Amino acid sequence: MQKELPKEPKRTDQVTEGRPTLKTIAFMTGLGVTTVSRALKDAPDIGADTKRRVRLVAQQIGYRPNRAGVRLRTGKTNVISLILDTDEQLMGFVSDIISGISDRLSGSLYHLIVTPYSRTRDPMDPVRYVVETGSADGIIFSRTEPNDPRVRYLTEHRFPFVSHGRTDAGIDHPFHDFDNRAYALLAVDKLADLGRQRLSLLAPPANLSYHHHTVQGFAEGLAATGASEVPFTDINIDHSIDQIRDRTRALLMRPRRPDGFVSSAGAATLAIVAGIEDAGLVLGRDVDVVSKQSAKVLHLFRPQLHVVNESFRHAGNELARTILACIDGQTTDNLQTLVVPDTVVSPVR
Amino acid sequence: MQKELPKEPKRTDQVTEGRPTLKTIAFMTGLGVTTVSRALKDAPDIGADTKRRVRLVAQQIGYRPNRAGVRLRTGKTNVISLILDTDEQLMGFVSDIISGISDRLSGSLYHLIVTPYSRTRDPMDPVRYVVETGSADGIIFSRTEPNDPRVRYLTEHRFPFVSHGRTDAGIDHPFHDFDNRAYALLAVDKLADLGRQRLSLLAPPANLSYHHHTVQGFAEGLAATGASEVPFTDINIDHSIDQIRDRTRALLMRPRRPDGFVSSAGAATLAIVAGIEDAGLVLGRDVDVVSKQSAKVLHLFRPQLHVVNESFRHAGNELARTILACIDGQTTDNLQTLVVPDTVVSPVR
DNA sequence: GAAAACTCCTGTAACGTTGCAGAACTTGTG
DNA sequence: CACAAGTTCTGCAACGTTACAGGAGTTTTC
Repeated sequence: MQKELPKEPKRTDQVTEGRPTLKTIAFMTGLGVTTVSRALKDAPDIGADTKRRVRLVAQQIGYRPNRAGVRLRTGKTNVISLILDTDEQLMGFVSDIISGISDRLSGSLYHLIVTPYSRTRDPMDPVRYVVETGSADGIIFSRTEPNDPRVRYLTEHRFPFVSHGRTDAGIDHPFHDFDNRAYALLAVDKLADLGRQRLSLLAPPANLSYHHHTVQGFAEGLAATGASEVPFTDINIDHSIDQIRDRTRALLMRPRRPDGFVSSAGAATLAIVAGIEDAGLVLGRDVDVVSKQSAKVLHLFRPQLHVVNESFRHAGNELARTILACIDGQTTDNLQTLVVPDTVVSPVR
Repeated sequence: MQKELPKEPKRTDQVTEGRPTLKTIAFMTGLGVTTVSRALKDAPDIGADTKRRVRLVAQQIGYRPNRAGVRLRTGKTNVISLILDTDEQLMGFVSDIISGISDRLSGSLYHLIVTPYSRTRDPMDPVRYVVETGSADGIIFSRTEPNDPRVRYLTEHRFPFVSHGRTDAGIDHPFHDFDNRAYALLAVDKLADLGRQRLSLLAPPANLSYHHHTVQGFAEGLAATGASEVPFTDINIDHSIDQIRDRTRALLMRPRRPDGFVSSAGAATLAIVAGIEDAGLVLGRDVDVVSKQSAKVLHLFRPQLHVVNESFRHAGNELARTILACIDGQTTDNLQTLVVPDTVVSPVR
């Protein structure tokens, strides 16, 4: 029986064409592939001269590690997944947060991948998908709930993540948040300063954490100033502009109408103001409105508006910084940040 | 000399734990890995029964192909790169386009990855990066120029792409666009109907394709209606709100002031209106404005505004559909789509 | 002068997938 | 019955990377 000799392997010494790999550098320097790999990651057992040579060649030929190779071998994806509610209708939010994240990620080796979900489906779906398929090294998500199942799931699976918004279920985890309690407090104070006594709050949807913070700050403000609340219930900033507008008008036609509004979103404020004017009232005379905004446009809309600015670009920046630190294994650093607003921008008189 | 026998390979029969791979299915079905692979892609040389068995098992254990494995082997990334200008300040644009793309991509195996660039740097950078590193199967980009270097580069490299916007350099390529010539024409017609005779155009930046379309439509409108132009130069919708506002006011203080504006962006319109009011004029009485908008909010801002709606969500949808068809190798299908506006939404009297 | 320690480098195998060349077996053909 | 043709399945190798377990040479130590 003839010993079957391994057939001559096709000499694929196309080491010089196509995209450069470690093999290319190994060939050019006369070193082994392993040596090149280790030289490029500055391993301690590689000589200084060798490292210099390798790095020089690598730079000259524009070597870039093949992500698929690294990912297959190590499991590291160099990807951050931003989990987005694509029903999102409010202007600016997504744009800004993505810009903010991109800013921070550019220069790093990380890519940003957008993992969408529909509010009508299970918010856990995209999270499970990313974890199960290992398609990212870290996750960023918004619309955080007080007892958010995503936080529990990701914590249990020890998967790096940052939530945009805090939770309230005894789990310590990285987050970035805007202090909506402070916002509502500021807003009520401002309205009280203006002599407003009967205030309504257009809050975020009740399931989200920042709904509760906002409501709490609002209540504290009322207690501190002696103003009273005219409940504005069954409606929130996720409702359509038309719905908010109609509900606002209806509220203002009632006997004890509010004379001040606190609004948690810029787009919703457009609707509130429309409702006010529908009711035949005048903004700044009959009613005052304090609103949060992310895009600085409300002063153009009605100069009488009082606004507090919330920068989603900054939020994106912080979220990205945090997730990178988190992936990096840092636990002591400031993985929990809170932006506390301190200024209401009022019309110039 | 003792023949060095290959040391007993560690029996890594952890075929049953961790994420399932082809090997897992092969083990469970008793088939070879290759057979399983081919069965799952419905290759013709696999028996029908085998295919059924393999698919059943695959589904039961929730097999999902390892993207890194596929990518390393085939070069296929299953990724679409959306190249984004992160200086973008106009509200809604990015959000909507991403939602539109996501809609179309969900259900497919494609991921959406956001590749940012800064307007101040070379727009070719991200394009070259994606092509050179093969980090996506297709590219979507905006802010298309008449002789766009990205179109040339990608065409030369035969890399699948769709531009949001047309070009004018004799290269036939996939695109999706909004007919801004038709928009400007409609807008001028509307203003002429309202009796406006001296019109100004706030156009897109001069380097972009749709600047030229807009200007052309505007000119055609003037010719058709006999209205005249009051040039509004050295300013475009990319300028800041404050700049546009100031320039609008200045324009309106001049002897032959315009009595009608055509605006190519919703955010810019806020500024134009502010400028009009700064000049002591009244919208709808002294001046009329027709504006494009993507978010339906301008009617709340000033009910007197005339608007034409442009859906970026729809654009995202079309762009995604087109890039998928393009990657799929389709050349005859409608890879070039144009949305032609036909309605100006005017205030109810 | 030999062993030990240190420095610097390298080959092998494996991650999960698929193209390829062919094997094993059945069926058809003369 | 031999041989061709068809059907169905399979090993092997490779994509680019890195962990691991050495190996070769030099220097230190006693």
